[in-house]
Amino acid sequence: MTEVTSFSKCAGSAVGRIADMLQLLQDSVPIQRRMVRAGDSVYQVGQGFGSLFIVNSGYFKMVNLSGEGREQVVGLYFKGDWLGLDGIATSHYACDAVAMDTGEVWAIRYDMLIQAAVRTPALLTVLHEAMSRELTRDHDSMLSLCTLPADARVAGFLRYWADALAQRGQRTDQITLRMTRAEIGNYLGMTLETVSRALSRLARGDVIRFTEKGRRDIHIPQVDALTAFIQQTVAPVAAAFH
Amino acid sequence: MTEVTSFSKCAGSAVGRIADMLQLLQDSVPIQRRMVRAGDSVYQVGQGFGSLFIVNSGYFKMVNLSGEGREQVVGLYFKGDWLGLDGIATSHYACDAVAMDTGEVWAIRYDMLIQAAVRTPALLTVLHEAMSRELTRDHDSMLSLCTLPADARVAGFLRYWADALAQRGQRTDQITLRMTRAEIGNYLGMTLETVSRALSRLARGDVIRFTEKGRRDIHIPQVDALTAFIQQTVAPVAAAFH
DNA sequence: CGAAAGATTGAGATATTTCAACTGCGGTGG
DNA sequence: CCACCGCAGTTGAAATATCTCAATCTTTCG
Repeated sequence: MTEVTSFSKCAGSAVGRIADMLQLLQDSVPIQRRMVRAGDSVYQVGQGFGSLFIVNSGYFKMVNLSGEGREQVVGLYFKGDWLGLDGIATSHYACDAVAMDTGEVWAIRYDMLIQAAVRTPALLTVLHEAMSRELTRDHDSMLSLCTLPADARVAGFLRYWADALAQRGQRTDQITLRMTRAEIGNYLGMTLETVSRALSRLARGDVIRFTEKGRRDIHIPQVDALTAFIQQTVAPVAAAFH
Repeated sequence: MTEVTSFSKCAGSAVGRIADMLQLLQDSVPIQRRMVRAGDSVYQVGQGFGSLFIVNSGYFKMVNLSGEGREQVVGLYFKGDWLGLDGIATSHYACDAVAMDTGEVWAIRYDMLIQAAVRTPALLTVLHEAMSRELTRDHDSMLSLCTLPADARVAGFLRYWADALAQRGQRTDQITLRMTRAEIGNYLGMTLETVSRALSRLARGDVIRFTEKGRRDIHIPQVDALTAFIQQTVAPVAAAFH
């Protein structure tokens, strides 16, 4: 019953994992497809919880609102990611989920998913793995926020985006950010000016390059250079001696 | 099957929720109790995932380690909280879970939990709610980290701790922090000196008071004062006019 | 008691924010 | 068609919150 569909030869890869999951969902639970355009919200804070949403295409952000108007981008979501998990605990969504581009989400009623899981236990596996992965991702975000200087956080952000694309089988040397500097800054806990300066410094150091198309398209010669840059900013200078 | 045990009259409260959950687990899955002392780890990063752990007593922190040695406290856990959820996705724990005091955790094999859930669907509910609550909690942490100045973050931390105790039916006017200034600072993304100064300022403003017992015991006349303090630091001064 | 660890406080250093000016781009309408 | 406006982005310089370094004090514990 957890058998892999015949044509997905690469069940071990992330591409395969995501494809298999989408297939599994299609085969075993009722799905309502929904198109969204940039700026549309999939759900909003306070709204009664009923469904989970799986990203089929497009780019989404999750925004946490404080009572007094502070707002914070707390996550970015790509194909295969789940939205709405924050609503399970209280029966009300705790955030806004907003499309950053045209895309499609699959709405799945939570109660039907649980029902279906009795017959198809693999559904539980994919759900739990999605939640667990998001927890880990959040923890990594906190690690970056608290331990890295601004430039390194921006580098980490680019690496994260590139990795997300790579896991989905897309090219990673040329990425198009779907966010303004202000949104990136909010996500990374810094101002838009600091994001701009950090990107300029990364470009000056030839870790990234701006394409002629616009400042939102970024060429990344090698993703490893981003990783190296991050380590470099943290490493004690004495590390060279041994 | 989701029936409430007879003596827990307060199923709606958090106290009742936690007591009911612990009872449910005891009744429906094999549990291995394990005592821990301050500094013991419940599990460590990289270790093969097999069990989830429910805090029965004590105080725990979750620590995320980066490859290069940066480390970050990413969560605090009290009675009724679940540990190990980060291990589900990859079959390896992604963090260290460390006891900050003597306490007891209940180890539950994940595979047995899933098996038992077929007969006792309420198990799924409590598991999913625990994961969802932690996601929401993480998002709130990010909101604080990114949008609040240091003093307000410390105030938010104290409020969080007081709330956690209140939800568990303990007194909240007098709390004993189980963490050093360095640990608090790490958790809040600031240095230990900044934590110390923030606490001093809160005490000077009479939002909190230090007890004679030591600087780890903090008297909180009214938790609302902490909330007010936070709002105050964020509010635009012009908010008074209307 | 003495040593080690934890906590407080001050003063100077620094990363980031704030404020401000300027550029480029895309759309809209005269 | 081009002028104009608003939005996104870049860059500079001053302001500031927090960090770093250092001295001092307190508590804990063997």
